[in-house]
Amino acid sequence: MPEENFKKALFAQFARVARAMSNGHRLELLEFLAQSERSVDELARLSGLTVANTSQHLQQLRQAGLVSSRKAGKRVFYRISGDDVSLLFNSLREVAERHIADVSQLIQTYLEVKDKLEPLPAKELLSRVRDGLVTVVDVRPHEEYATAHIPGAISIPLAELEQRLNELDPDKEIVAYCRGPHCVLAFDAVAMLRERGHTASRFDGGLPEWRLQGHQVETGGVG
Amino acid sequence: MPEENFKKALFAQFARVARAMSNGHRLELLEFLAQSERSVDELARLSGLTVANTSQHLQQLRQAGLVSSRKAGKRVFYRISGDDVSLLFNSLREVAERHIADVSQLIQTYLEVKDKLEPLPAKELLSRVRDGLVTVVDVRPHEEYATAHIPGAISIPLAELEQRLNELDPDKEIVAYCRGPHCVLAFDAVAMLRERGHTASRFDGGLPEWRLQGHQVETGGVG
DNA sequence: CCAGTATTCGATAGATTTCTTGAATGATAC
DNA sequence: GTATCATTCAAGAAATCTATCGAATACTGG
Repeated sequence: MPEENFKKALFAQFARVARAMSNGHRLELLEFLAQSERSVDELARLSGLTVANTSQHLQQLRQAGLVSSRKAGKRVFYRISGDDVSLLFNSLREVAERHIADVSQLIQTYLEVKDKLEPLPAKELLSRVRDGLVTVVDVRPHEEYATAHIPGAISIPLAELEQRLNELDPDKEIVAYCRGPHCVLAFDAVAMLRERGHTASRFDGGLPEWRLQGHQVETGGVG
Repeated sequence: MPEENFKKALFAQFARVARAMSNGHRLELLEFLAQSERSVDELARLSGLTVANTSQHLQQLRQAGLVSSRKAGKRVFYRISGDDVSLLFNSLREVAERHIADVSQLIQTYLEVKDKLEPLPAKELLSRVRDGLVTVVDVRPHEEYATAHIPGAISIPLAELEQRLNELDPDKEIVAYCRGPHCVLAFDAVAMLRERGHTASRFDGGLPEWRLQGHQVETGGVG
């Protein structure tokens, strides 16, 4: 029965990919990589893991075909190996959200409570940007903004937001975004902006989602 | 830093779902369940696992929210817990295919060589069925056909195909399908039909894919 | 070539999975 | 009530995974 063996072998390979995603740290690394290419030490800093540990996890991701790497000078840069990986990640996120009680509860507790605000779909955001009706604020750290951001967005990391409120037009609607649907930075930003009397809402997604929908991204600068 | 904890907790939950899919046997069970609801002993027979072992795997799938169960008489029937699970499975399959060399090679060796034939997309199949141009053959076992099949398809399991060739109109195109994109039954069927002079092709997917695209299914009978 | 830095490798201990076996639970049929 | 069948639970051995450490490798700049 070569058919049986073929099927088993195939599914074992699929399982390898799933196994690579079966660890919270690796998923976190994957989310960072979905934002942009990064070196091992950056990733280690971002995730709070040791460098050696980060390296090992990255290698597992690479063996599963989820990320690829490139050597430049003394660093190795990792990146997500395709849009289909982002799609897989989102698919996983969606299933988890819908079917696991713990997840919905976590989200309820930490996010939706803060977020009376309905999130904004990408299309809507795009049209408001085109009409010049909104100020788009990227609340991620400056480095992440520099590698890629939504066109026209300005960079104000959450930590700086309070001091830089004067830069924002109080009569214009503000839309904040960060890394993805569950990134808390944007939630906090919106909460604070509303307290200060601004009209603020949250873009329901991050750069990976923006890109997946076929929209352009902008790079460089500390706009 | 409640944000950090929230994120870790969330990703740990996502990881749980991935972990449930990180075993070949569980993926196989999941594929069977994507076809239709089944009892534990059926699944054990289909997968070749012991009943106890099957039960354990099913429980892991249930804890991850991928399947649900229902008790009827002395049996427990399991089913996939939503279309999003099929989507996740397909997403996983796609990433594995695209990025892992071993997988492409496996597929190349066992499937594509047999399949000079281009597979048929669902839309195309549907229109040919409407025009009455094709005979659609379901080559899965009778029981699987009985629980759900593509409307208008007739049931001829691969094992019976050779003896029942006379039932097929030699002037009509034949389209064979089985469980999904990598199910070998349909490949073998098409290969045999072509040898015998029929015009045959393969539908590129199984019932789960058919359903995901919003098409109707038919149940019962041994058409 | 050498010092310094970034990354990977190898080995280890401790935790988790997988599979098997045998017994326990729950529902049906006589 | 008892026998029977489907499923689940429980416990143990073998295999695998995770995190950590120190050492090895590869590159840059001087």
